Amino acid sequence: MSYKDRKVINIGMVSELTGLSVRQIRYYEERKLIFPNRTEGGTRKYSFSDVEKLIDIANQIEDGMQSSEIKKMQKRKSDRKVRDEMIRGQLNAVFGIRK
Amino acid sequence: MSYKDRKVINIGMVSELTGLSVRQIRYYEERKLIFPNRTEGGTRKYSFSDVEKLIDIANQIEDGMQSSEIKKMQKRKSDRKVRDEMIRGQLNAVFGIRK
DNA sequence: CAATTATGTAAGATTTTATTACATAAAAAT
DNA sequence: ATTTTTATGTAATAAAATCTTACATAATTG
Repeated sequence: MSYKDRKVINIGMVSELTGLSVRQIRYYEERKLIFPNRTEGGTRKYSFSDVEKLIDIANQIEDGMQSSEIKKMQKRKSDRKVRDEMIRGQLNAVFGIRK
Repeated sequence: MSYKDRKVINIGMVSELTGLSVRQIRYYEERKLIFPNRTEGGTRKYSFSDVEKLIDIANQIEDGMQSSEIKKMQKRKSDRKVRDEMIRGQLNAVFGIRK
């Protein structure tokens, strides 16, 4: 896993990096748009990927999109990815296509 | 600047990532081996580069090296880099060598 | 042997984060 | 047109994380 995906950033810094309030960041978690890790003590930890995702979310919100819609879009995107990967995996298994 | 160089990580996480105690991490700063940023409130912020550097330091310490020695080695390394860059810059200015 | 290096630990203050609750404007649903 | 839901702010209080300073000490160096 690359640095981009390591959950090491606190919510205050995420707020600074994204321009969102910590209230908003926690709320988007409540709506299941992001999934920070937690320390033993319960402090949230985010990755740069999370930060990027939050910036996307902020833009979509700004465009008048609702969080339930954003979630659906994320699901569609992720489903697409899974399908692609399955297909690629199958092709690879059957035909030994590289990479 | 890439994610690797963004100073966003707290000392506790750095401790976890490096296996060093927070005491050690602060001490290496005192010896001018690393240079975290600070928040307004005074909390230290480190980058993944800092984490890598600390891991190197930990190895050198383990090999019985002293912090003043480590610092000298870092300086030699950085001097080398500066020299290289100056030479490359001059070559570029004179001959227009690309990249 | 005296000085320095490297680290642990403790105390107390400050900063940062967490949870819960109440408030409310705007948008969506009925 | 109401009622409900969404999205966010703010306040209170508790807990977690960090900061600085100081004292202790073993190991190393001069």
